Amino acid sequence: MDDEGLAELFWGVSRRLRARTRTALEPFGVAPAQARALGVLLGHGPLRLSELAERLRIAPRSATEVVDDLQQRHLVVRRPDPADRRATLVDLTPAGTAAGQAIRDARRAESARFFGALSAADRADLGRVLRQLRD
Amino acid sequence: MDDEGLAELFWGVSRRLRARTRTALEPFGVAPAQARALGVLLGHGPLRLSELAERLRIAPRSATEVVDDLQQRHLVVRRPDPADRRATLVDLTPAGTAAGQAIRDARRAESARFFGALSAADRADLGRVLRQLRD
DNA sequence: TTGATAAGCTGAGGTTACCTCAACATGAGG
DNA sequence: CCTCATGTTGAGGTAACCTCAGCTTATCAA
Repeated sequence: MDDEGLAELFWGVSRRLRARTRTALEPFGVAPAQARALGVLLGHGPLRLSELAERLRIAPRSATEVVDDLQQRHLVVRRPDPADRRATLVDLTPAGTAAGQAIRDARRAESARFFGALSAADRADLGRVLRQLRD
Repeated sequence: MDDEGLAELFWGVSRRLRARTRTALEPFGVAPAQARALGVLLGHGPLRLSELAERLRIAPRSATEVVDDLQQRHLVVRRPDPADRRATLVDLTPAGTAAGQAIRDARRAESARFFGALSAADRADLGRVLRQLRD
């Protein structure tokens, strides 16, 4: 019966981490979904809208909106996919690349601060256990 | 630099746990917010709407909606607080109590299944580390 | 080479779970 | 008993998703 306690504990930590992440991203003026999209594009280069949607685990129609927003902020551009003119490729602008990197760095710093409260051994334990739960 | 890995790992596990919880609650036909409200009422007895809102960490106006919904399903009743007739007390009906208990049990079972994949030692490690992160 | 069928994107409109603000009823203190 | 505070709710808004239908472009079979 301690197991429900684990779930609750987990959600408690989750709330804290989410709050931290939110405030870490606030200065960049992009919504969380947009930040994730920038991260994906940073990691994989230009992507079709549908592929981007898949990686973000959202419907293609929703990716359209995320990209609309990023495009309005001049962080990405749309261009037709030369390989299939039905598709549009989404690519980072220089500003988008810079923003993506800054966001990634901020996220890392925030994560380091958060988990840095633990001892190295505790971090190792946490990683080991979480990996088991993920698979 | 492994710390960002920890955050990502954490979110991955979080996704899995959330999905599990969702399907565990599905048979009861109540939204997550409503299930939480039932849990709070089960734990604390009749509550003013504003207190319920506080415990759910939502705005009082939003609690009104949650309660509206639960009332429509005959799981709670509203009655005026005898101590202050501006306030309304929200209380579980017998059906609401039963639903709340069933949901609590389902949640426990799901949590046990989820964390039961770990060894007892790993569960202990996880609990210890999560407690540190929560505080 | 020409339909028929499929794939990719987006407009229209819906849903969920929140929010703020202002109005209304009741209570409490001077 | 008047004023100010408190508890709830109506009206209306927002963010981040969704589905469905329609358009354009591709692919394939005959």
